[in-house]
Amino acid sequence: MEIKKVKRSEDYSLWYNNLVKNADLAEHSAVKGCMVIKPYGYAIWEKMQAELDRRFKETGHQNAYFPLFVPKSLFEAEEKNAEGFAKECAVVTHYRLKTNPDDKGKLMVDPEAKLEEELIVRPTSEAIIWNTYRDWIQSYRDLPILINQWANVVRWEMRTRLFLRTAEFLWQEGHTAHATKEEAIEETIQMLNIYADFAENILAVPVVKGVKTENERFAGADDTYCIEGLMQDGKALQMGTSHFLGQNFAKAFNVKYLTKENKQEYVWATSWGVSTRLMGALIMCHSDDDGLVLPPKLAPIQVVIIPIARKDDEKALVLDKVNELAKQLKEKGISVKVDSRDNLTPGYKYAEWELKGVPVRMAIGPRDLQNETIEIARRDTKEKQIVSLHGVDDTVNKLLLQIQDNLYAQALQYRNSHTWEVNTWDEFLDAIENKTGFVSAHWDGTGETEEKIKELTKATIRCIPMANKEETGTCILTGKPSNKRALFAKAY
RNA sequence: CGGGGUGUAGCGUAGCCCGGUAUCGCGCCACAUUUGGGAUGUGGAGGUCGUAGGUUCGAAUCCUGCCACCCCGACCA
Repeated sequence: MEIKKVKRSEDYSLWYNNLVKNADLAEHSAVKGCMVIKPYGYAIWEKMQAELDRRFKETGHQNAYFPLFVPKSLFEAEEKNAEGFAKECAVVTHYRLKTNPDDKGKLMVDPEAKLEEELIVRPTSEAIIWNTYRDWIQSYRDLPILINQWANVVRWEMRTRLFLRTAEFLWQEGHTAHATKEEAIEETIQMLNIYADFAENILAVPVVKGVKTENERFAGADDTYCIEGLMQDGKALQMGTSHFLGQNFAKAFNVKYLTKENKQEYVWATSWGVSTRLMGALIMCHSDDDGLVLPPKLAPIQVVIIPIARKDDEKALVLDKVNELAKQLKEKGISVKVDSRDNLTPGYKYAEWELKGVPVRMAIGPRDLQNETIEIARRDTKEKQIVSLHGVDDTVNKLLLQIQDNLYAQALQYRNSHTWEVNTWDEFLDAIENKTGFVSAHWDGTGETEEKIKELTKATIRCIPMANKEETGTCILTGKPSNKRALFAKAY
């Protein structure tokens, strides 16, 4: 594999695209804006799914599946939601093709087969799900409903990028129904916390939890909470959202329940989701000029072992040892790959596994057999050490944990050193334009000011961090009073 | 969707201006020698030149439509 190496410092987007392709994560398909997720990339997504799914189930959620298509009349029921997504919907209008009489061998849409009602390919599933929930909910005893679905959705984006923004993407969407506002808000926050925990402990990406401004809020929500990560190039990435939907969908779809007091009340709702965009976060947070760097908890292959030998008799001995070692590691629950391809040199293999982000590489040759040692290299720091073969499984286990922690620590360190608290417009401009990263600043709370700042600097309010305390200040742009700082950044 | 650019073997490319059936490197296959940081030699396979039309005796090359991708905007998870 001859790789045209582009450094992050030279062209970050090109570096990103090359990495996605070269590390075998995904590629463009014949369909505009849609990607093929390749087995190695999909394996990482599956690990993410497993971690999230476990957390969802631990908090009482169940998986279900709702249709890909939403009849237009249902889609438009919740006005704000419909309006928000209208511009990026794929629409099915016909259900049949036929042979083109003017051009045999070609197909055409059969004009006779026009659907009476258009079907919208879901950009999100609130509509179809709330239409269904109406039939599922009669009494307070039917609540809460705690459902998640793993699905694909389509948003007809003008400009796409592998994993970060594709016309079709994979995600999970949770949709819950509750008897009270308090319970729904509690659910919204709970899921936000689950996302944050997942991001930090599994992806090793530190995130800021916060609330979106009205401008950035999910269409149809009363409040949108989010986790925001900071990428290596100083741009922010929204990594997950959790919405408190109030009674908007319940009212739009007439979903009521009978209280203990025998009163009809509208149901309270939440929805929350993360997508394959997290793959982009993973890449842009940890990887380097040599390729992907995977946190051990998500690496499909945690350890690769490379046997080194010249002669046939040496090969046999080394391979025996390698297989024994692999077995030993697997017993500890470590996923191991033995790279015994004999047409490639060790150097080539090192480079290839580095490109693919395998956290730990072990090399063993005749010299090690004699000394009862093995070479261990870690992907994150590139450090190599020769260690004893005795107890090497424990050594590796510890190393994997260390790498996981180190990746988080590095990312946190980067974020902390790229988060700027500013109090004047000039400081703000300097931070956004030159220093890059998160900028914490006072803002007068109006959509107009937010919009103006976006026009002037391309920076948006990523969120109002939940950790921010009330403090008196003045808006960096208008000078009007403000009681809380917002977090600004240029974003993906 | 607007502006700019690109599309030639799995990948990266030359050829296009000035029309004559495609160049080179990597990879791939076979054999041999190799293997502790991207091996070497010899032989070989692989191409509807993005796609559909047009001009021409003849098109990768000229013209038109379409498709996809990249960069910059607007939109967005």
